[in-house]
Amino acid sequence: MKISNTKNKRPTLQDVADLVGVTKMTVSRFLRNPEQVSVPLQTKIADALEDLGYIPNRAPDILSKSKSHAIGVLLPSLTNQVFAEVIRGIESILEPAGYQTMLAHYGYSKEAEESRIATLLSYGVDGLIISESYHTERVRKMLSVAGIPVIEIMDSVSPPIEQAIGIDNQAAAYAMTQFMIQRGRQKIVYFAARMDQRTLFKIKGYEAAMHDNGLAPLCLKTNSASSFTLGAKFLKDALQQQPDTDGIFCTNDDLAIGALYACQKAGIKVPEDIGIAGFHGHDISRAMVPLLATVITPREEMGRLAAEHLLSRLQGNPVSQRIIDLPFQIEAGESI
Amino acid sequence: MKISNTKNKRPTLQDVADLVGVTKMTVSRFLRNPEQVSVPLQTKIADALEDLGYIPNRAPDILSKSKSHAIGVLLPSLTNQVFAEVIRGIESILEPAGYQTMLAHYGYSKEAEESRIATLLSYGVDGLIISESYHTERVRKMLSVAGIPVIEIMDSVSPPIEQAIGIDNQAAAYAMTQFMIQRGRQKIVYFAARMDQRTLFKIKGYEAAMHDNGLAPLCLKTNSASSFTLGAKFLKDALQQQPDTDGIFCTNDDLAIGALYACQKAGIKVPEDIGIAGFHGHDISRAMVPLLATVITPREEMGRLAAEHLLSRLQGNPVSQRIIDLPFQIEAGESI
DNA sequence: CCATGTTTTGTTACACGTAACATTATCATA
DNA sequence: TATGATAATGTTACGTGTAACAAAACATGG
Repeated sequence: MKISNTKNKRPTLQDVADLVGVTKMTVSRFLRNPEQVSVPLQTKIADALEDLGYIPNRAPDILSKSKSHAIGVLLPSLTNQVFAEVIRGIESILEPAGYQTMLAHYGYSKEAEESRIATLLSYGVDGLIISESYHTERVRKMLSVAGIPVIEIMDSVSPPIEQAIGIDNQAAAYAMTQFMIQRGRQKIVYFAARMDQRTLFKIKGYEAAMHDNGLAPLCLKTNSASSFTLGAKFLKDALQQQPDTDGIFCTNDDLAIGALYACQKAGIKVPEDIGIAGFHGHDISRAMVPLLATVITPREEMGRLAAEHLLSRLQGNPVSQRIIDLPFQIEAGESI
Repeated sequence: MKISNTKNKRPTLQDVADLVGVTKMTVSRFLRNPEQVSVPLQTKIADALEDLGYIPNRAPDILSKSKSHAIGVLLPSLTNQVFAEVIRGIESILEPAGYQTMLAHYGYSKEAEESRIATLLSYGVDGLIISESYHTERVRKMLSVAGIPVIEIMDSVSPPIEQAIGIDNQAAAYAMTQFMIQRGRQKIVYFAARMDQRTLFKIKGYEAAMHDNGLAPLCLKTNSASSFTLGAKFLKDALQQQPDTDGIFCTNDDLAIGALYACQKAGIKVPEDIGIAGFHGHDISRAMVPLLATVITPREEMGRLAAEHLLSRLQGNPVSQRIIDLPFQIEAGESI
């Protein structure tokens, strides 16, 4: 029997056991199922645990059972409101199920994505929820070798590694563009930032709708992050390149709101002079004046579903549906 | 020597070693310092690693060296914009330093905080960044027993467990209230949601400023989360309880913006009829029309500093400064 | 070609909790 | 009281990477 540690390392089961005068196995039993231990020991062990402030250590479990009870969640960004809501959805399911989420983000960089996935796997996550539909060969290999369930979210079109839950961004953008055209808009400009896969899909949908109606698309693009300020800047650019612009469709609400404010400052009336539409339908778009036209996406539900399907897979169930395509909704608001 | 695993478990160092025909120790050496291994083996091992798609496993390290290279970050909420920016600050430092952040949140519940901290510690995090200044006895005990550096953020007033980095919320609220009064506001109402420690400090500051100017404070409170909609609801309540309200100071920008929109809808002119101020100075408050009066807080810097000080502590340096009080800034905007 | 030093590779043990098996204590019943 | 059954506790081994030590392979100089 070892003497209780003198170094001020955090206490182990052995330390607790030494204090009580039993083996660590007995303490371990108490922790998993107190009934398995004699009544007098139960109190003694409970006291010792309390005394020493014992905190369990997951490392041996991860080591021997390859079960960490942690789920890796990898998203392009954490500051984007969209992902914050997805996370909320994920956690609302995982947390009550006793899983810890390990959150990581990669700032839309493919190399960073590789390294983040490697890190998450090195911590032995039991499953992974990742974003985007395009992944490098290396990432695909790592995921296949890891042998854990993987769910891709945000996009419902590209063939998933195993299972995808998302929306059809292209169809959503097509629908909104079509809607604007029906409302009489002709010179609609698309504002795009952060040129990821989803944005490209949206641009495709926008261009298809314009084309189908015999209209000329004009798309302002940048690789930098979207912001209110960027929306304002884009508005200026749009009016310069196409002075008779009568509609603006933005890849997200932030750009749309920024453009809308810029219009207000410039004395351009919305929706009389220019109609503006956003994408996602965040809280603010549902509260502002005028109410923002937007595509409402089920962000929180997407997270919830992803977590639910992941848990189901962890319980041994097979992939029930490779692609889950969630509905979006066109919200007319007052800005169109 | 073991025969390579037939089960499709993820490959271990042993699998790689078997493939090359050396011991795992040699492979381990190659991973840590390739020079330590003979040149012909270097390529062979590299190939084998690539072939098998080897992903390192941190569990043994956590077990034997108690070093996870992971930092726990525990915040009350993830969806709140404030914390998103704090996280960005934290990650901007930790990620390049090779640390993985383990993010958790507790929805402002003290019991949840306890359990999240226990979880984070059970994963062997090397350090902890937590929010709020009040913690249960249990939490304090766990942290002391864990023996890892802990940094508290958001608040710079309460005596920290070890080290705190934040702002003086009470002073900030006092300053903004004083500023509104100087601008001629007399019947200022405070909107408070999510009654956490920081909100209580802000209310104190507001009430002190009102009192020092011989004015009667009126504070609308709720425990639920803040939102634009709540700001609108509070505006209605305020006008009902005090019809001649001429100023509104909100515990955050969301409430303020919600109130501002509600004014616009109700035909109340801002700032002519009512002055409105928020707290934090998020992007949108700096872009909207009218520009929102707000207290600008150094959210991202707070995160950066917390991470930097934590890293310094991990390198063995002592606490340099128990409390780091960051400056805030009164932004007049156009809504006051 | 030997002795010595250096480089390269191998061996052993360890961190901690628990499954699986082994042993001891306790109890009821013949 | 002896016996078998059951309850309570103990022992051993394991998972994976690496530090510490040991051994082997190789190089250098006399």
